[in-house]
Amino acid sequence: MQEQAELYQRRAEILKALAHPTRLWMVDQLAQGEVCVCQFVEAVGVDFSTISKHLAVLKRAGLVEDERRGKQVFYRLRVPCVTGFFRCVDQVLDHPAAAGTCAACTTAKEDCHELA
Amino acid sequence: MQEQAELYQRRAEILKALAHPTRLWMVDQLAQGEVCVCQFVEAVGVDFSTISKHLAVLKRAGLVEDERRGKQVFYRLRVPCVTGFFRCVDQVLDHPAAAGTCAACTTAKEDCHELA
DNA sequence: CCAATATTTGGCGATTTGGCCAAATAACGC
DNA sequence: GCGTTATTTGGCCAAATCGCCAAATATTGG
Repeated sequence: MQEQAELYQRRAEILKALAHPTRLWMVDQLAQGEVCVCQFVEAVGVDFSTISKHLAVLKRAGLVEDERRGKQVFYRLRVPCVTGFFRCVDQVLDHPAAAGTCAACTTAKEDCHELA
Repeated sequence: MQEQAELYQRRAEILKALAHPTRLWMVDQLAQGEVCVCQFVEAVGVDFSTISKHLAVLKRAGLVEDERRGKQVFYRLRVPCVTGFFRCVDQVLDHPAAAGTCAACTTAKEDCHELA
């Protein structure tokens, strides 16, 4: 894993940016088109400075880009595919806790061996 | 957003579980089939107790399930679609920092209005 | 039962995150 | 320039996260 550590580090950085209820909700809103910061502020029950910081996190991760137009700043998604995350995440939520034994698997008799 | 807060909370929980380099790497390994804890331990340069806790996080999020066979415990993905996350995440990484103005957008002249 | 292997759990310090407040910055209209 | 609106930034504190160590638990084989 060591030689790929940086890659997974950067990937994790992106997921970390998404891993917050408010930010996730904002990304969902942005999936339908750009949104002004002030619109977010009105819809969410947190301080506007908090919203701004959340958007900064998304921007820093490369998920969104911003553009100032007049007094307002608009944000939009940089990569549309993030929308697809919801589908899979919800699948995890819906998936029943399937217990059960792997049919093709036998009990290990030897000691642990390395991962390829 | 308030009425959907719980949904986004649970979704974020799942993404948070993925949002760590080591855990992300482990999920990637699990995409190719079940893996024993001891195999992870040998491949990653952290304490085995740390590995165990990372796996517990993934399990708690519903992403993986475990099964003990003899002395060893094997983990496997519960939902295959998480593999698709990598494709999109990497797209975010590769996407150039496209600056530029939204063509169809004009400067706002009114004050901020609410989000639908 | 005892020793060895495999894994989980509890606890501890160090770092990061999240949210609020206050202050700074930006753009606009008068 | 001044006041207003919109947004970002810095500081602060509470809470969560990460990784190590030590100890507990589980399983197997003498």
